[in-house]
Amino acid sequence: MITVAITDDHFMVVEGLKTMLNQVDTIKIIDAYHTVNDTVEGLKNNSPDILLLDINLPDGNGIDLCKILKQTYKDLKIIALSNFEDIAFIKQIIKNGANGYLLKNTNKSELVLAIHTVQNDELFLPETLQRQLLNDSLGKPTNSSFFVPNLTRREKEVLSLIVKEYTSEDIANKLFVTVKTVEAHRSNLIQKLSVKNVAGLVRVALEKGLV
Amino acid sequence: MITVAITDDHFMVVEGLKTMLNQVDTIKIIDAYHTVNDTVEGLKNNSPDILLLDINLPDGNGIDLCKILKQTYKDLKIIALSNFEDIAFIKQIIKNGANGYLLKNTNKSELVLAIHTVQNDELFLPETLQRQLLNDSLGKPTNSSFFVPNLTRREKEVLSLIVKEYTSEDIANKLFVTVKTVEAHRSNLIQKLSVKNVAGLVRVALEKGLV
DNA sequence: TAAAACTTTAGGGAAAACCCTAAAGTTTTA
DNA sequence: TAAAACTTTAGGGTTTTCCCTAAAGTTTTA
Repeated sequence: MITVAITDDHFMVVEGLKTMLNQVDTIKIIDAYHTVNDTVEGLKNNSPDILLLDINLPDGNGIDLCKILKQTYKDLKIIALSNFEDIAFIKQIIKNGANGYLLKNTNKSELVLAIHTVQNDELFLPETLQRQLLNDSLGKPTNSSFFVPNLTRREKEVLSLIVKEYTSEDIANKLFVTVKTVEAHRSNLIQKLSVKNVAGLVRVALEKGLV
Repeated sequence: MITVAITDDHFMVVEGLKTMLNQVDTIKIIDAYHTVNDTVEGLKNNSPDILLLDINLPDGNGIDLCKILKQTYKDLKIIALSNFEDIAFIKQIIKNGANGYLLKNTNKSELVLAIHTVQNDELFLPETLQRQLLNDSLGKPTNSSFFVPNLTRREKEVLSLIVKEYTSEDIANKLFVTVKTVEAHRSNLIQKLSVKNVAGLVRVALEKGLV
């Protein structure tokens, strides 16, 4: 019997997961959490084999949480849940210790397969993503962006302010640095995220849940 | 017995809804669709009493679909499903004929209540949104934006290109108009959406699913 | 500890965005 | 059909973004 916990802020997604997994004899859902905090607290009392972890949470992001949880619970298997099909994004979360990655429009059989796979200490990725990762490692262009969310603390800070419609001057005042510094961060962000302008920065930031 | 169909591109959400509703004797789910097209085709063969309609669909948006469906199926009750708690957004979809509006993090009892309410030809809105609408009509500021998605066809077109990182010049070339025209649309968009710059435009466009 | 990555600053210039007022023709709606 | 809303264009100006090169100090990582 594999025990599973879920972290997702959407009631319906949790229900959907519960339904699919309750039909499987070998899997038992022992808890569900809705926030980063919930999860951290909940895991102090429960020890699921596997955690299905949503990336976008109201009080933080699953990527960082994944890293933290893995430090505390070495044996816990984590399967990331997300809407986004981005190879570099996946690389990041795998690097942070995740044992698998599932798109939210997955179906029951894939979900069950993913759980059994990671339980066997193997990495699980959906077919489409495997192909994309393969293409990527072969240097072939993929339909997903080349975005690597390796943003520095400061860059994330600036990005989140850009999304909030702050101008470079506003940001400079807020962070007590010069406008030139902010512009440097802006340029670096544009480079790193492979976009052309502020519109791209905002779009990517929101799409990838970086802010 | 109330018959219900669901339109949502996320498998899990559909599963979650099915689970919750299957536990209710008076409600029967007769079909589920994943796209605008699916829904239009599916409704030719099925006549549910109620359609639970996601706003953000891969091949279009539920707001326009709602209007179209209501023209063809006068008696069909539509409950909009969305993640966004925006009063003006809700006004728009109600104006387009929706009989109710549910946030995706709803629970079973509210979901069932919503279905029974609209079946009785009454409008259903969650408590929190009712309060916001009341405040709004009293002229009080609410925590949601004042955004009214009354964008013209052309403005939507321009906005979607802005989100795609097109500059005003790019857009002008694409639409065969002058840069000045595009800038006029830009200014109007900034006014209408109550934002300060392109970052705000992109953020709002993505948050409200306008593009 | 040494290398690598990050943060900060700068000058100068080109491009783009933004704001204002104004107006005429087109389409939609009441 | 008349009013309202939409689309188009313009001049002229300010602000902001974006790009380039360059460098020094700080922090993190191997």
